Amino acid sequence: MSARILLVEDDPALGFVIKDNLVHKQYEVTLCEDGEEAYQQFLRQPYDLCILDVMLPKRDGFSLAQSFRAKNRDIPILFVTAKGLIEDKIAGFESGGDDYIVKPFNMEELLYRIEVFLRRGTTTAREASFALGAYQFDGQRITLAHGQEKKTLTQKEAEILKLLYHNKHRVLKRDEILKTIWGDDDYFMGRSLDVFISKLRKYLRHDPSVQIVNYHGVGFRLEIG
Amino acid sequence: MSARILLVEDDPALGFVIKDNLVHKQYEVTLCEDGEEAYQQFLRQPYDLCILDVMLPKRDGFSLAQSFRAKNRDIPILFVTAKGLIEDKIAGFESGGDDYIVKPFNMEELLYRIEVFLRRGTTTAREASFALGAYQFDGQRITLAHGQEKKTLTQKEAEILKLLYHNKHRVLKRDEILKTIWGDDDYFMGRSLDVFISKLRKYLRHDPSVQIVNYHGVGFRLEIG
DNA sequence: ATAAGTGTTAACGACTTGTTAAACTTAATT
DNA sequence: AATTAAGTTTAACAAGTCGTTAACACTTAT
Repeated sequence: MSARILLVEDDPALGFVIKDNLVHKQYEVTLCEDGEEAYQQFLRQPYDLCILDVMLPKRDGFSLAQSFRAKNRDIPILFVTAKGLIEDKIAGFESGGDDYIVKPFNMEELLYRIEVFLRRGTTTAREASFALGAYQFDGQRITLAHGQEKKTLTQKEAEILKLLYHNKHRVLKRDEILKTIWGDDDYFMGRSLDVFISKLRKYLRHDPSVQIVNYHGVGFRLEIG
Repeated sequence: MSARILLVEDDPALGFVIKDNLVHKQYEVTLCEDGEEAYQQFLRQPYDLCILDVMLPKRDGFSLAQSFRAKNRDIPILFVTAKGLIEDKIAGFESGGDDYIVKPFNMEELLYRIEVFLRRGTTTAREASFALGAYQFDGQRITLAHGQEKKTLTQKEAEILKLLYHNKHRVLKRDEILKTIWGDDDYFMGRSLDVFISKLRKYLRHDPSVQIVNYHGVGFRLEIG
């Protein structure tokens, strides 16, 4: 399956060239010329990779990236920047998965980076989906679907559900969950966790074969079937 | 400090992909393609985690794991297994700290498990699973199963049962048990212990070959067969 | 026979968890 | 800049669970 790429570049000539090259490589490319348009696009359908020019009309690349991250923490972002821009700033911004490339770059280099990115990417975002009884969890859209009904989860709800799913064969201790999702463990985080468990149970109510079971004084376990 | 991982996978393509992903996550990875080579590696330097394909040339994953365990009781082992292999066999083998993942798995799932594994660290006591006559105790789920019936134990019941099991070759003195489980020893804790012993006996009633025997004035011993 | 040790059950109370709603934070929109 | 909206944390109260204690019966040792 070919990867979907969201390309945001305000210089029409450059944008066209990049898109042309990517399409030639069998990628599905959506080209946007300003930040606003890009954000709307991003919401419309899931992408596997975003290529953002840093200098953009309406919304700059960083602000845009921040919004993307809020919706999908794992989306890989490749910044394109003019030589002048201090690399420090970019380096400071990149959060793990990101990378940047300095203009003028040659197309081969860009294509190489994309490949590296996506090889990693196919194994993360797109395939982070799984079936949960009658439900289908989509890790890219972070949605939980049951028949026609589709609920978009929040980032934290999704993280907790994923954690439970990936440890469905055992009891996850409360402090393990807290350390993993919150990074720390105190009374209120524990209560917060209970609130999220309550919410997830509500979402999963339609299929009784899926249960988040509490082990008193220990933690929780997701039981399917 | 980054964790050292010993990866044993005979399929070169899969091995490469896994290694690539792990390296990208800053882990130090050694990839071996057969059991013999893996064992040599294991002796050469200490590892924080082992990922073993179950089906391997020269030495299978279980045999290998056994050797690893002989050298290092606490090394966490993650088994990778084809879908066909009966999960029972693996579940039976896994001793507390271990885990398994079924092929084909997605990389995110693997990475999740590794993270949780390493975070848990070596400090957490290994919560073993073991057979008790006709019963099977599962330390990951805190359950005691007898045929189809499965009873979920409380934390304290499980702790006491584990303690008895691990000392089944000798009589555990009352004050040993109290010091270990309650951290202290007074009259009421002693009575509480008696209540728990009573409960455990009730749970173990279905197999007369399993007995918690009292040694008057001394303590208890779990006798099997 | 008497005292101490153990077996068992049930009730109480402390603590954990479930749930809803309000308060607070942060980002998006006007 | 101000308002709205979304998401998360805190608060409050209800419900549930488990360990301790008490009570009484029975066993063992002296």
